[in-house]
Amino acid sequence: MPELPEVETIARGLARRVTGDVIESVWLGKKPEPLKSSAREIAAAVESTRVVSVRRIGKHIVFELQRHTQKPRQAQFIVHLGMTGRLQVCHAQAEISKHTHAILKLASGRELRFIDPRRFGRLSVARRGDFDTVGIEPLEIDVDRFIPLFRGRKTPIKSALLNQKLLRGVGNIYADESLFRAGIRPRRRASTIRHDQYVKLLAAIKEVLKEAIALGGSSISDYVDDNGDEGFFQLQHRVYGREGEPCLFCKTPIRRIVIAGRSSHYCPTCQK
DNA sequence: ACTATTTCCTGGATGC
DNA sequence: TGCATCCAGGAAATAG
Repeated sequence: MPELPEVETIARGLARRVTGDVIESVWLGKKPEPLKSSAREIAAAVESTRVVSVRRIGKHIVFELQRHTQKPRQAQFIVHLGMTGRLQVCHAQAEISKHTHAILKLASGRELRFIDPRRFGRLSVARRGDFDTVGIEPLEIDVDRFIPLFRGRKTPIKSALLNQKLLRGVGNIYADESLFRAGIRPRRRASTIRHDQYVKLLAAIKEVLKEAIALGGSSISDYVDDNGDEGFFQLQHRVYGREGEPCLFCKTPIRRIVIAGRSSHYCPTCQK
């Protein structure tokens, strides 16, 4: 399930492989779900453009495109991988795998393909290159802006961390891992968390995200990067997916509860 | 203005 | 072996 570190890893890999290439044409599947913009709009925005760069914004992968007409025109192709989405760069002759919803033909003879069995992923374009999303990048925020995002909320801190309108990019795994490192239970109401605990929490979030990026993300179920390589951060998980296993610090069995329909893992001894 | 719950979607795991 | 059921979860939609 791609969260910030996985999306960052994928975006970097894609940048390395497709920057400078030209998108000649687009094929879009019949299933409409993965298209946030209309098929016509997507085709019009991306066909005959050069990929200038690829970057991550929250959990989105953003392709910066430039059209070379008399006047250079900016546009963006935006991909959200959802749960099971993948972007594959391969030769045009490579077999088309099941659940392929979009194919971008590149001038280099390769193709950029979007594959997503569960169809939770989304494709869209910003024709003026002005894609933006609410929420602040967790790796860029400072503590003075971080705390007011959460302080006034009665919702469990875990739910608040998953709210992309506040911080963008943190998902279920990294929320659990950050809360464990900060010693805060996922059900704690955001409004009851002390200032010093928020300082710890922000430090934990940044630490976890940076470590995960360095290891290429976490491979759970079917996550692989654009090269088909798995990440290694799952080996560093201290609570996520460890229900019943002993806490690495105090040996108390890790507990799993459901918050807002999401499984949440924590140590009942180390987290208050 | 918030918060909580439901919905979408399929493959893999589990149970009988 | 086969069939039904459950579960994973990001984000939008809906309800309160």
